[in-house]
Amino acid sequence: MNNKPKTRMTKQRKAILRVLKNTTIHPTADWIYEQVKKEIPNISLGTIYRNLNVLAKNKDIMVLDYGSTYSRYDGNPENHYHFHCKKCEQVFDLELPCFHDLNEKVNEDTNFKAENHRLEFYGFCPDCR
Amino acid sequence: MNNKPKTRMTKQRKAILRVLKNTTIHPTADWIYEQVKKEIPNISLGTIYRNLNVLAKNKDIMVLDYGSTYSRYDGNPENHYHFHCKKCEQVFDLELPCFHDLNEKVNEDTNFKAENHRLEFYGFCPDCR
DNA sequence: ATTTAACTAGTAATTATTGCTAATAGAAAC
DNA sequence: GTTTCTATTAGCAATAATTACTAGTTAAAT
Repeated sequence: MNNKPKTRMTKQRKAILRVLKNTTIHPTADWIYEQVKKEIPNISLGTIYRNLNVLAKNKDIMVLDYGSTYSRYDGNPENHYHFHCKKCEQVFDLELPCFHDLNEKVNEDTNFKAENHRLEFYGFCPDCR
Repeated sequence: MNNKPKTRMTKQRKAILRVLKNTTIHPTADWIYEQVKKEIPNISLGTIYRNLNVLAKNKDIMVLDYGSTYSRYDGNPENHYHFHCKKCEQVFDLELPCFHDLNEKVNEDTNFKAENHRLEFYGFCPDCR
């Protein structure tokens, strides 16, 4: 038997994915909503949320739900690190290779079995430092 | 001039801090509310939130607002890493020294000025692996 | 072309958290 | 100890992000 849900690529889902893939600002659901509305004026905010959840589950995008009352979304599903500026409050992608040895260190030094990790840096961006 | 707000150690604040210092389960505001109510039955949930925010601002505790619709709180204000079990969904403290060189690596390799970082591991705990 | 279930728009509901206000109570000064 | 001052509280209303619901729609398999 095959229980995997058949996800359809609707025009709404396609538009949401395209908007998210074409920005680096790690937008909120509401920002995405405003952008997609330019193309599909009567799209509903619920549709944005539902599709972001589906896309995240399918590993097409990444949810950044760190340290805030709302989530931000990232069109790059590969693990990478972020930098949060304490002044301008923007979130930047860091051009650093992933430290895979962090997982290994945990697995060597503890009884936990680490499969992945999330690392976020806080400080000042080049413009604000 | 001295503008720092004079924080008072009220019995509510003291109780909240004690409850949080005496657990390792990284509880939610609501869990703390239920515990403190045993001692101060008419305490209000707003008081819990306000004090958790004050205590966090004073660096007496730490807020863990990662990947969830609600925040968890940690009575240990020193930077340390957490492990999220994918099965039992508990959050554990890791007995690992802090990797200070991660900040330095960012500062050497990029134009960002990293002051601190947060690192969370995901996988399976000793009981669930 | 027909069929079917995944999906949508619109709206109501939920949930964690914050805001408001009159009353209370730490703690500093007397 | 008493007074004074203002941070804090209880109780409740308000927010804001997100999810749930439902009747109608549509992608895509047959």
